[in-house]
Amino acid sequence: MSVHSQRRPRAVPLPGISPVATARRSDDVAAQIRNLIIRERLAEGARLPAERELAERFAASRPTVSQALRSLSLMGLVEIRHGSGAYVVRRPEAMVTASVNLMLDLDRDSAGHLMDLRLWLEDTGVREAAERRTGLAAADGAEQDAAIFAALGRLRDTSGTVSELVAADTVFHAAVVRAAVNPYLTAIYESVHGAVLSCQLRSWVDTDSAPLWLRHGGPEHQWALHEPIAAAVAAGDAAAARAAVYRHHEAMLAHLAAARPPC
Amino acid sequence: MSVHSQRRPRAVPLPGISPVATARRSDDVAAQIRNLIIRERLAEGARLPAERELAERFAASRPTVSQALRSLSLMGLVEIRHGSGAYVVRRPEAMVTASVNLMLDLDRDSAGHLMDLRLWLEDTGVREAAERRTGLAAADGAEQDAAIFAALGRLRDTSGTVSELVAADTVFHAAVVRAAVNPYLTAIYESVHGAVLSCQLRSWVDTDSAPLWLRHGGPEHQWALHEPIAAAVAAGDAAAARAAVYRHHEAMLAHLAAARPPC
DNA sequence: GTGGCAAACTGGCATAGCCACATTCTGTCT
DNA sequence: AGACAGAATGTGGCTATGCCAGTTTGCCAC
Repeated sequence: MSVHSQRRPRAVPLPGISPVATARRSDDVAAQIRNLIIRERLAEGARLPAERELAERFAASRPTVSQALRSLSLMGLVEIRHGSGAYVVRRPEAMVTASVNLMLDLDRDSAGHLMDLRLWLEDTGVREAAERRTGLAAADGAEQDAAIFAALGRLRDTSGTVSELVAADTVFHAAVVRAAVNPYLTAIYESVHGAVLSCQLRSWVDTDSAPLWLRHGGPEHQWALHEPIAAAVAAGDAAAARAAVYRHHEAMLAHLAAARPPC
Repeated sequence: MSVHSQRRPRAVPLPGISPVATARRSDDVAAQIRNLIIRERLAEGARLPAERELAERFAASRPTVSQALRSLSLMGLVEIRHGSGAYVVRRPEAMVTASVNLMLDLDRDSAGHLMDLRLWLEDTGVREAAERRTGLAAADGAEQDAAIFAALGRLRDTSGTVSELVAADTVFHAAVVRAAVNPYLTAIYESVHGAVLSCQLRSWVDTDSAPLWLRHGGPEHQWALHEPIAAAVAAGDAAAARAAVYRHHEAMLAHLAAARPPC
C-alpha cells in the first residue's frame, strides 16, 4: 500500500478556541448516550435499546447510532454483544490499557520506561497507603489490610502453573496499590502492570514453560520478597514499605536479566 | 428513553480462554492499518489512501473501513479531516486524556483524588529528575534544565490574562516532569493535569474573570513558589525538590479554599 | 422435565446514492 | 503577468435498504 505525501500542515490550535460545533452526528449521539448513562446512573449490565430504536429516537440513521455505540465501546462505557444488544459497563481503564499498549508499540525500546513507571506507581501507592495508617483510625485500613494479606497467603500457597503464580502476584500488588484508596492511581497502575505483562508475554513463546525465573527460589523466596511490603504498609511505615518495594523490584530485575535480555 | 433490564449475567471469563476470533471485520481492518502505521514508521502528517481505495484493497465495504479509521482516530493514531482525508498523527496520550475525563465523569466527587494523583506524579517526576542528575554527566540534563528555566522565566514575565498565566504554569510543571525523561510519566501527568484544569474550568464561569486566587501575591509570589522546584531539580537535590513541590501544592490548595469550595 | 428446533429479535456488513467540505484548477478581470 | 472568483474534482459524513450471522426465546415432541 502506498501512502500519499502531506498536503498542508495543520494549523496550530489557538488557546481558548474550539470548533464551533462537533459537526459529526455520530459524536453528538455518542455524547448524548454517554451523558445519559452518567446522569441516569445506569447500572452495570443494563441493556440499551436496540440500534433501530435508538436511531428512531435520535432521528438518525442506524449506521450513525452504530458508530456512536462503537465509540462508547472503545471508551469502555458499553459492551456490544452481537445478536444481543449493547450493555452498560464501567471499564474506563480499558482505554488506558489500550493507550499504554499503543505507546508501547509506537516506540519499541520503551519497555524499560514502562517498568520504571510501574515501580514508581507502586512506590507512590505503598507510601500513601502507609501514611494513611498514621493519620487515620486503625479500623479504616482493616479492609485493605485484609485484602493484602489474603493475596499474600494465596501467593504463598500457590505452587501450580506459572500463570497462576503471575495471577497471584498481580492480585497482591494490585491490593497493595489499592490500599492508597485512589481510584485513578489504581486504574493506572493496573493498566501499566497489564501492559508490562503483555510485553513480557510477547517474548515468552509459552506461558507455562519459558519463564523459569519466576519460580526461582520457590515459595519461600516469594514470601521473603512480598511479606515485608505487606507488613510495612500495615504498620504504617512508609519508608520501610518503599524500601521493600524497591528490593522486590531489584530482585525481579536480577532474575529477568539472568534469564534473558529485558523484554 | 427507557432502558431494558439485564437479561442474563455475563459468564465469568475462564483463565486462559478467550474468544475464538474477533469476528469483526472493522476491528481487523483497524488492526491492519495500525500495524501498517507502526511497522512502516509512517511519518506524522502522512496521508492515508482514501476510504474508497482502502475498501477496495481490503476487500471490504466503505463503511467498514470508515469505522476502522474512526477507531484509530479515537486512539490518537490518525486524524480524519472532512473532505481531505485521514492523516497519521502520534497522539497516544489523547486516549489517556479521554479516559481520565471519563473516570472523572463516572464518579463526580473524585476531584480531590485527581489532584492528589497529580501531586504524586509531579513528586515522582521531580524526584527522578533530580536523581538523574547525580548519576549522570552534567551535560545530559542541560536540555531539560534549559526548558525548565525558560518556562520559569516566562512564568515570571507573564502578567497578562489569567489564561496566559495558567498556560505558563502548565508549561513549567510539564517541563519539570519531562525532566524525568519517561514518556509514559509525561503523558499521564499531562493528561491528569489537563483533567484537573477542565474540572476547575467547569466552576469558573469565565476564564479571565473568576479565578482571582491565581494572581494572589502577584508575580513575585509565583516566582517564590516555582523557583525552588527548578533550582532543586537542577541541583540534583531530590528531597528539596519534593519539598518544594509539596509547598507549592499546599499554597495552591490554600488559595483554592479561600476563593471557593474545591472544584 | 429435558432436549432440540424454529421463529423473532439484534448487531455486522454490503451496496448505492446524496450532501458537505476541502482542494485544485481554470478562466477572467485588473 | 498577477490576483481573484468560480467551477470541477476528490474526499469523508450520512442516509436508506437489504441481507446475513449470532443470540435469545419459547414452543413442541419425546
